[in-house]
Amino acid sequence: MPKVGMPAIRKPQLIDATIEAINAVGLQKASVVMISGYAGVSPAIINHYFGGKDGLLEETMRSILRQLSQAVQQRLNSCDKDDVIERIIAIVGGNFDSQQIDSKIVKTWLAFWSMAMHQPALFRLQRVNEKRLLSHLLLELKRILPADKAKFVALSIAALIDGIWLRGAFSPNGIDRDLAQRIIMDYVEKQVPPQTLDIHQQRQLLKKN
Amino acid sequence: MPKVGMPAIRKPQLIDATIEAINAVGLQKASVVMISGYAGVSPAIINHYFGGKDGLLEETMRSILRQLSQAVQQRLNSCDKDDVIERIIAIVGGNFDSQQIDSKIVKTWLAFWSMAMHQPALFRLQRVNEKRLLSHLLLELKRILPADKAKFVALSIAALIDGIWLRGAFSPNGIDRDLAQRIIMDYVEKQVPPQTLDIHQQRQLLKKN
Amino acid sequence: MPKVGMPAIRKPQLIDATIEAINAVGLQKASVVMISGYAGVSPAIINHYFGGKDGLLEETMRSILRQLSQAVQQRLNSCDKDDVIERIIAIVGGNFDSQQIDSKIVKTWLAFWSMAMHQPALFRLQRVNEKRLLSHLLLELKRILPADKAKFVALSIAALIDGIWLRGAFSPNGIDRDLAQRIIMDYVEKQVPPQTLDIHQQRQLLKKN
Amino acid sequence: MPKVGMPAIRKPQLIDATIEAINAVGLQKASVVMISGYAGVSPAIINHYFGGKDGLLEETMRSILRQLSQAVQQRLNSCDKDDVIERIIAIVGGNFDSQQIDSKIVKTWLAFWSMAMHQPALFRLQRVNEKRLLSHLLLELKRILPADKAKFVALSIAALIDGIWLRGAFSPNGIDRDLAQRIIMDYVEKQVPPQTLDIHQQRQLLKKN
DNA sequence: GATGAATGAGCCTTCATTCAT
DNA sequence: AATGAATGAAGGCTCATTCAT
Repeated sequence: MPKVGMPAIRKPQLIDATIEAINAVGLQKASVVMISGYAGVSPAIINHYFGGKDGLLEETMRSILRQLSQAVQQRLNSCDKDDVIERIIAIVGGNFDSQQIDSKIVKTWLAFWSMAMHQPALFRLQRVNEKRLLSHLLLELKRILPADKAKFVALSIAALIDGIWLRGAFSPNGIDRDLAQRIIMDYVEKQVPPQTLDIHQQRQLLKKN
Repeated sequence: MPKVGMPAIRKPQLIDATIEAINAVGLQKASVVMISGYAGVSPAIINHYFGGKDGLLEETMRSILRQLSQAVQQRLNSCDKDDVIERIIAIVGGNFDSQQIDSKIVKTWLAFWSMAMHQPALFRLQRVNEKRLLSHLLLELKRILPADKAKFVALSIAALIDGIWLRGAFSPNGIDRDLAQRIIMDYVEKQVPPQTLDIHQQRQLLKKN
Repeated sequence: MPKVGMPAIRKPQLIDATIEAINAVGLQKASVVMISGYAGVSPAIINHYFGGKDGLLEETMRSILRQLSQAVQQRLNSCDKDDVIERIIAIVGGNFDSQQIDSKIVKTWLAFWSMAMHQPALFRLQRVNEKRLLSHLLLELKRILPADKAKFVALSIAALIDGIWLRGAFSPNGIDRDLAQRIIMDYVEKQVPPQTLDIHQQRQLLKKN
Repeated sequence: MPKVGMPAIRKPQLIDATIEAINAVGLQKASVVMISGYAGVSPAIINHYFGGKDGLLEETMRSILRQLSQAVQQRLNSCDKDDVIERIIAIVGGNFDSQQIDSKIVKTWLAFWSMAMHQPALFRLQRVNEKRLLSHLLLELKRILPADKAKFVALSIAALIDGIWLRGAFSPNGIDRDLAQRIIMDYVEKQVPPQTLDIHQQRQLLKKN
């Protein structure tokens, strides 16, 4: 089986296996033997490609963060550059992307938050992630609100996103994306001056409530 | 010389030591040797009193949940039974009680969330906790809002509480209780009919913005 | 089996087992499982008492060095304080003590020399050991020879001791203590002024040749 | 394109890399990956050329022994066939050849002694080496001393060579070739009948003391 | 001839737990 | 009630070696 370009195949394969293992038994019990078992390869290969278990976990978190970032970016790219409300919806939607609210990923997130509290490398990743969400929101809100108010609203929306996400993690039905959008849009509607919303959006928002 | 009431001494002592250990190195590395070291006793005693490490961890979570519940209940008890807004402030305040936003407890919470995903006993505890917050809020909101709207707002407030709490966990400055109250009260103000607020509260809310 | 004072029993027991294992298969293949097997205990106990394999190896070397030092000291203690020749014989004798020329110890010495080249802690032990031999010899020789000559002779005797010891390590018959004494005493005789030797010693030395 | 004479290139290259690795981290930690890294080739090639790590180590020892033998032989070849003292100086000189007292080679020697105790193939090499030194010395000494005395002196000189060499290995200043020659020549001078030495040599020996 | 890829055996170490005292 | 002592199972990791290319 020795072929070139194996790293490009093995790395995602092992990251998927890591998420699978965390999903199955939790981070504490996700041993390298189990992870490599899910990937159908030898445990030694984890060291070969990631320098150890820690490296694999960090790469796994990076991978999830990358996907989150892409989910947001893709939605933003297909938005009107000047439609603030549409763009906020896009940001929220990206954070509740199908992949991100999948039970496997949710469990992995929680595991990483726990680890991040004690591993500077992971903590930094988490911080960057938080700041990115905030700056995305702020960028839009500043166009329709004064600076301090924009910051206040951005913080609130970010909190709503994380809070709904977190509570959904412990709900038997999982995370409810539509409810999330309704709650957040309702909040936005009440914070922005009415004229900001065009007729179409006003109707949409009314419908959601 | 068998001492009476030893359990009442040892149990809190070991629970504190557990939180201390999780604070210091994280749940993954908090071994029973380390925990018993913090408590200044022998590791064997953990089995004696809690039947094993899992038992200790569950009791530790129970202890934190109990304190959270008490923090809310105490504030509610010193409120006017009919002042809905004051009572919501009390509920929010309890969730941001000094103890609960202490870094040690925050780390422990995150650790438990991670574990709860894979341990039914802990998962149940977490569910009960979530439902209690929601029912506390709902109980009040139903008195000033129609049922479905009350539920919607209760969910939102709960999400804001958890979201602000969670984001604060990763902030270098820790969790900001005042900001939390401001954000949530601003939200409440915009959701409830104006006449619900008495003159005093209206002034307070205006000040906060 | 839990009794107090176990460390005093376990430590020598494990050190003996280490020497036994090195004797049997060499340092490279002397795993903690094998060593603990020789001692009839669990591998985990090595960490418990020595903090790891390295700690055990260092303690083992210390133990052998201590025994060498004692072998020399005991012989010196039963010597006339002023009989230089007798005291040199004692020093040489201690270095060729039955225990030190035992095949097991010889193999362990060689293993340690090899390790000492790359482990500062062991290197230091070896240095101290070398210097002690030299200073023992020097102390005596200075009483019958000028300082620079004394140093020259001390170095030579030390080299003869080590050289004979080393070559004996690779001899099928092992190390020959008597030959060592004969070679070294012959050397001493030719380096010290005749009048230093009393009649008795002169006869002895003649006999040896 | 099969290249001819590759073995002749690769083998010394890998042997040098082995010595380099032993010098850097010691035999225990000198893995085939590290060795092949020093040589700038793939680890698999070690198996190709030496049949495994053991084969490489044995060849490395053989190489060092060969160089030692050559260092002695070259010096002997440029000696007067009948000048016993000069030839002994040559033998000693060869054993303290620049290459042999280089730190890298010294570490490798010690590593091999340790291994030789448990690997018959290496033990045999070491024995041959010892015997060769002894027979070289004996061959010369028999021409000026009676057989038993010659053997006695040969053993002593061999011991001095090895002893000085060994002690130098642990000295921060390394092995002192001149001191070695002085000590050994002083010894020889006192063991051989005065008339053996010609005027020139007598002067040299006097100077050395 | 040479290599990138992969492996399985084995190593050191950690740890929750048990047990006699 | 409490502990010092000990353990077995498991964990992460290293490494010499193999193999298809």
